[in-house]
This record gives sequence, structure tokens and C-alpha cells, in this order.
Amino acid sequence: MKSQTVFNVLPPPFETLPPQALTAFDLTVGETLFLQGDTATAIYFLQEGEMRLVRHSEAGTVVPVFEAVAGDTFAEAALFSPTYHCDAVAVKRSALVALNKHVILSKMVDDPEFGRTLAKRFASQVQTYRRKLEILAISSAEERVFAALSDGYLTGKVVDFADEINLSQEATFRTLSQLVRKGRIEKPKRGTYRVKKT
Amino acid sequence: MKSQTVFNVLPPPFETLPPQALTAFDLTVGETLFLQGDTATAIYFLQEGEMRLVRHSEAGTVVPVFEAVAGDTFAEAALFSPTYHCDAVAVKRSALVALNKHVILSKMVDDPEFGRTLAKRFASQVQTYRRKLEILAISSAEERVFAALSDGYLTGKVVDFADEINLSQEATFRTLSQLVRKGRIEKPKRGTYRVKKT
DNA sequence: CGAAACGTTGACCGTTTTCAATTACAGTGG
DNA sequence: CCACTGTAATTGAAAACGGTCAACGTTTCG
Repeated sequence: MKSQTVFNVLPPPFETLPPQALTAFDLTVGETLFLQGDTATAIYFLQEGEMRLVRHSEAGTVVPVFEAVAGDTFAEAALFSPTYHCDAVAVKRSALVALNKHVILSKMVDDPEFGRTLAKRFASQVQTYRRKLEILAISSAEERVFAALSDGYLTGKVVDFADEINLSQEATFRTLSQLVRKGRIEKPKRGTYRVKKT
Repeated sequence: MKSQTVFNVLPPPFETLPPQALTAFDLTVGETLFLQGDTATAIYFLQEGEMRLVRHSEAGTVVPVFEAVAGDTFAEAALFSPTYHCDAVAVKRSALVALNKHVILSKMVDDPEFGRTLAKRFASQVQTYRRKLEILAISSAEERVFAALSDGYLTGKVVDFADEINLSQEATFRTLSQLVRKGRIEKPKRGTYRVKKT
């Protein structure tokens, strides 16, 4: 299961961690990384693949917690908890880096710049998620697509865009052309849309 | 506009800030707290009321960013930015506390415990928002309600619950009774529902 | 050139929203 | 203690909307 330390880009401030704080490894589909209640020893950076985090409620039901994709870190809350609060399972073959929790915690006190950058990262994530939540709170497909487009979501494929805003790709396409027809957005070329400048 | 310093409970780690870092004040409906581009001097705790944060895209459209309710802090990203990235306007008469940004930043380096607790708060918010996002990603009303219920959302009124999970209250009621009929949840008394223990 | 992957559109169907009423309950004042 | 009022909880029916299925156009790339 353990592979080599070939990882390029950890997000700030994690690139500044000493090598011995990092462990790279792979998981195959279905493999479990940790279970709810396990002793928390690390947080994780997902280089490639997809991890599903689920929580078990007191009543015994399973509740989705997070779907991490390439580039995400997860289990950050484990920094401040003795145990993990959910299960983490690979839903795709995944390449990860474990970031030692205790090294991070001590670096937070020893290196103010590290702490500052970590706080910055968290704050920026909070901001991002709040915005996503606001977009998803828009019930009308037309307004949701428009808001998401205004907010710069549509960078790559339309399918991914559709996915991010919780709409079927068909509904997204329909809405997009509808917006073009209404003149609220323009379509410079196939697969590219942009909000019309005022 | 400036009122008195009668605020009880700031969330950790902000209760440990010195009084001179705090300024309590009120806003009436429609009043603006700050505008996108203004110099960022503070982050805010909303004691009571409701604040709407919106961003102006390059194209000139307005994109919702966050709706803060009583108990929320907002504009945390301002800690790491010279200016605010959005407008903040009161949509209800609101009572706020401004938390001086520079005091917070210097306390972060001077007081490791403060920095640690701040990071913990942010990490926990990230966790919370991710969970909310996962709940909203469930398209079926039945499963979404069930997951939200499992996750302990329904504490107060059903209407508020409905609101949090982006479902009409009628759909929520219907789904709730449907879940009761199916035996997946139980209803000890009017307006109270709970997931059946396994 | 042909196969994928992405983009696009139409039709149909199921679900949720919306609108409209009705019922339950808590609090208030007589 | 009761009528009175307001908020919350329910239920019904019709309309709107988005999801799904199916088919087709288009670009990319080996």
C-alpha cells in the first residue's frame, strides 16, 4: 500500500513541512483510510483520485460528509480532535499524502508564518464553501446558472460545471442557451459562455 | 450608529481579545457596513439580526456570497486581505461587534493558544460547510430530509429546517410524514421527528 | 478514418413548487 | 375559563420545473 514520495505540489502552508512529516501512498478502490473513532494521527492531501467521507449517526444511519477530489485536503478537523469523526474510503484509485498532525501542531506554535498561512487557507476555504452554498441555495436553474457563471465557475467542461452546481448537464445546457437567447450571457464559441458586460 | 459595548458571548477564541479590540454597534435595515474594495480593518460577529454579503463580478452582476445570521462571524478572509471582497448590508436590524483585524493578527503570533483556537474554529467551519454541501447535493427530497435529520438539523421549527435544506416547507412536511409511514423515522409528538434507532 | 468525449436538443415523466385551505396549538386579554 | 389571534403544522390539487432517456452534431486525437 505504501508507495514513494513523488508528490509535487502541496498547497500552502504544507509545502514548508519537513519531509519526515509527509508520507505518500496509494489506495485502490474500496480501500479504507481510516474509520470513525480511529486515533487521528494525520490530515491528508489528495493528489489524485477521489475519497468519500461518511459519518455514522447515533441512530446508526450513514450521512455523507465530504467527497474529496484531486487537490483537496481533508480531515483537517482531526488536528484538534484525538479521533477521526468519520470514515474515509477510496471511491477511485487514489494517491495521497499523509501530513503528520503533531508536526503541524508544533509548527503552528514555532513558526508564526506557518500558522498564519494555515489560518489563511482555512479562512479562504470557509469563504469558498459559503459562496458555493449560496449558489446552491438558488432554486431556479436559470438564476443558479447565471450566478455560478458570474462567479467564474465555468472554466473547463460544461459537464463539470453542471456537476458543481448540482444540475444535470442537460438542464445546464438548456439554461445556458436560454440565457443566451434572453441576451443575459454570450457564447463566443462552442462550449464557452460569458456574462455580458454591462 | 455606534452603540454600547453590551455583548455577552463571542465565540472562541474571540472572547480572549482585549476590550479595546472590540466595538459594538447596531445597523438598521438597509444600512451598509462595508463595500467591496473598502480597506479591511475588522472582522465581524453578528449578535442579532441578519447581514447579506454580495459580490460584484467583473461583468457587473451581483453574486450572493453569504447570509449571516445571529451567531455568525463574517469577513474573516479580510484578515488576510487589504480590502473587503464584497459588500455587507443589513437585511434586518442588526447588532454587531467589530473585531479589530490587526489586534487579531498580532495576537495570532504572540499567543499560540489564540492561534490554535482560531485555526480550530476555521477548521470546524470548513467541516460544517462541507457537510451542508453534501446534504444539499442529495437530489431526492426523501433522502435529503433523512440525511439532514440524521445529521441533527431539525432542532427548532420545521420551517427553519426546510429552509436549511432548501426544500419548501410543504415538501418537507410531506416527506417527513412519508418517512414516518415508511417507518424510517418516528414522530414522538407534533413537530418533532427523530431517526429510528437501529 | 474512426472512436471517444464533449456539446446540444427534444420529448416525456416524476417530483417539487406554488397556491390555497384547514387544523392545531400557545399566548393574551376579558 | 374562554374566545381571540397568530404562528406553526398539515393536506390537497394543479402547474412548473428539472431529471432522465434517447438521439445526434462536433471536435479531438491516435
